[in-house]
Amino acid sequence: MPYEPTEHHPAFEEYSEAIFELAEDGVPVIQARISERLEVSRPAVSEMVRRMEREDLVDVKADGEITLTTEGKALATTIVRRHRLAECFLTDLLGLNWTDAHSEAGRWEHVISPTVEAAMLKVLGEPQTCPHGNPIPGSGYKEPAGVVVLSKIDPGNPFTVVRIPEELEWETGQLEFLESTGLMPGRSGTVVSFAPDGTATVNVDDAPFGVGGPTADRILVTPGA
Amino acid sequence: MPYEPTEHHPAFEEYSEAIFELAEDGVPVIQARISERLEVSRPAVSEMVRRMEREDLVDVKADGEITLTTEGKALATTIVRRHRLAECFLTDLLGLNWTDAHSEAGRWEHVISPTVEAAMLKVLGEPQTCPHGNPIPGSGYKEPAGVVVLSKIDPGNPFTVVRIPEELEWETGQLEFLESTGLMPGRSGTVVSFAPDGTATVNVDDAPFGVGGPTADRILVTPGA
DNA sequence: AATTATTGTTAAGTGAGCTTAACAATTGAC
DNA sequence: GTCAATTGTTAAGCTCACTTAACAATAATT
Repeated sequence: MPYEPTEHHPAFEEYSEAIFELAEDGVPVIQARISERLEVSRPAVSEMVRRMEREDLVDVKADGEITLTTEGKALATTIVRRHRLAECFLTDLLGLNWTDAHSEAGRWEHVISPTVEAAMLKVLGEPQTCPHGNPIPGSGYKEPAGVVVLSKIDPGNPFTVVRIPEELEWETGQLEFLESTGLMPGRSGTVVSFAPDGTATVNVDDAPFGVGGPTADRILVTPGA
Repeated sequence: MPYEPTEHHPAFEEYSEAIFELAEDGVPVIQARISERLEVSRPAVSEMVRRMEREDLVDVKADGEITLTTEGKALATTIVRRHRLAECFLTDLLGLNWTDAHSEAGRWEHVISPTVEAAMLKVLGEPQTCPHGNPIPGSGYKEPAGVVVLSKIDPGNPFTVVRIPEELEWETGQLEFLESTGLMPGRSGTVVSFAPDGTATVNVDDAPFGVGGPTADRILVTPGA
């Protein structure tokens, strides 16, 4: 088969996606963060940002903050949408676990066409979030009221998981851990206690386990079961 | 997401696949044919063949004939299998037409993992051929007895389509044409006549239409309805 | 046999995206 | 206020896969 590249360079897709997700996670969008998330050198990012600026995909503010242009945002949301849609597809229809689905979707996002995207949406019944609770751009998802990070729940109180931010999906072993403990969107649990270093002890499915401080600071939940 | 390349360079995958399919179609496997099928220059093929030889994916005979080594064949059948499986998936489960499925699968073949492959196989009920009738390597497909090319059917006689070889999928507009006329695996028709230049007139679904000589020389059928 | 077509190769060069090394500018900690 | 860390950039260089131009060798045609 002839090699059919996507409309945009795959690298542009990857960088746009990273920029979008960093912003979504509340991380300051500067070159150093992109370098870390994509695991490429800072000079590589420097060059790519310059190229993306030239191609009108991003703007760079005086303080170094990087923002997506309208065109860049369009590209980013397309890739993010395909990624999250693929995750739904892979878990719900093909029965993959979170970890496999996540890494698989990282490749699928670059080969899914509008036609397939539409077909997937239909087959899946128009999902509004990925399996980890992150919104599918364009789905009309509205975040429920009262969302807070897990570490803000008072000991003894119940919570319901809303969302595992993209940033965490990134950490090796994190998705396996969360899936194995049942700390997944829609599931409920109780906060047992907090250690001085911020580590939380929570109870899900009658099984207590510890959740590291930084992780508890990122997982989004609503109070109540 | 970090860019995760497949085990082998995508180019090696593409070349191995091309070599496999040329052989499958009975086309002599020489550099010039690969160059045509992949639409790349002959020097590019020359270089890639040298590299693949160095990596023990192919052997080049004295007369220039290129054959896949055990390792090369393993890679090729993997890609071909994923391609054809993806085609099944895209047509049967996502409702794509032949043309879209074919071009889509040309990209999917490079991103499908063993896990997804297994899941697809299961969901699809272990198909043995792609929608165009080409065998899925490893599926245990056995070609039915008495297969001949369409042009060997005597005028007035019925036939049943078995297979549209990969070579034809390649020609622009061919898949659209075949799908629109219903000349698809499993469907039956009758040969009406042959023109002096080899063009066949066939009748499928009570609609007669012409099929070019070279095409009729490649479509595989069994005699009878 | 002479001409033409087909095929493979060499050489030189391109672009994308990456690397390391080195350096300047900024920011933060104490 | 100084020292250290963080950040961005420049420069040089790499690999992969491709291109065109030019040429030699083989195969087909007339």
